[in-house]
Amino acid sequence: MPELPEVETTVRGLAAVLQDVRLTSVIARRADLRRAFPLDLGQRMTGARIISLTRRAKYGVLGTDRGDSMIFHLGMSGRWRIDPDAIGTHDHLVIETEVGQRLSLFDPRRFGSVDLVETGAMAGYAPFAAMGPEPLGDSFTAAYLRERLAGRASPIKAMLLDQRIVAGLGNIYVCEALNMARISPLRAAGQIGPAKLKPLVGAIKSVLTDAIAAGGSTLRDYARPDGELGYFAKQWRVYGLEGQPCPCGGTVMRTVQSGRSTFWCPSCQK
DNA sequence: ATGTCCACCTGCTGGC
DNA sequence: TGCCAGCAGGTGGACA
Repeated sequence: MPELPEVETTVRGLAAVLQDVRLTSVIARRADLRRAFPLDLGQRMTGARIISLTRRAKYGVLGTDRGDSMIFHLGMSGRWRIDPDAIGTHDHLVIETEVGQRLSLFDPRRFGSVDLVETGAMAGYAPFAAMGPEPLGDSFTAAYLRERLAGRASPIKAMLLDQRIVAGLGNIYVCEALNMARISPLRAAGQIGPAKLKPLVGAIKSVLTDAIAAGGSTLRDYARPDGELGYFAKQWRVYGLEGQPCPCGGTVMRTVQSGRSTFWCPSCQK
């Protein structure tokens, strides 16, 4: 899934098809993903015109001319397919537009979600309520991080994955940013000084910006909304590269932290 | 409050 | 060839 850059590129891809376009049919093909689909999703979205497509953290938001917003999350394996050849088992939500295009939310593992909220009440949408700042926003700074991490004993890796601290980072880009900033993922978050936090914030912004520019990293079951595969040769420094050389010349190792793989280089990350 | 673990679900890969 | 354990981008609830 889609971490922030993949959701950003997905939303941009969807905008090319849905901006100012009216939906003629919205059908859920099962009752739920991670959560139940809203019972009135089809009724409220059918006939609506999409007037905005935006992203918050790893969520995509489709605003309609009826004052509703459909908010989707791609979980671990979700993606949108545009004009798929056929609708199959894992196409859980199917949308048809006034210009005759068809989109499907395809998600084999079904960790994704689709919710419907009134656009004016979006700040109260539970997943957004306690969420931290956007990592690419102006309010995400070294000073902010310093304040939020003060006194925290958890490893920096875990803190950066906590969406309440900063919203949108996932396992891949946290590993990449920590390597770029030469910080050990095991370090207690509260013990990292300003001299290290500044490059860390810079590395996070740089890693995300580069990934968005490249169109999102290609993963096994991720594709751009138009279905085109392999459009970006991944250029990871450490993620998934256990035993391979780190850019510093050291060797990348894999460690498990809170049940998830961390890829890092003990030679340069202190 | 903080920190850790686990469940949710399907598909793929590598080792035997 | 076949089976099975292990692993995968996330989130949130249940614990101590």
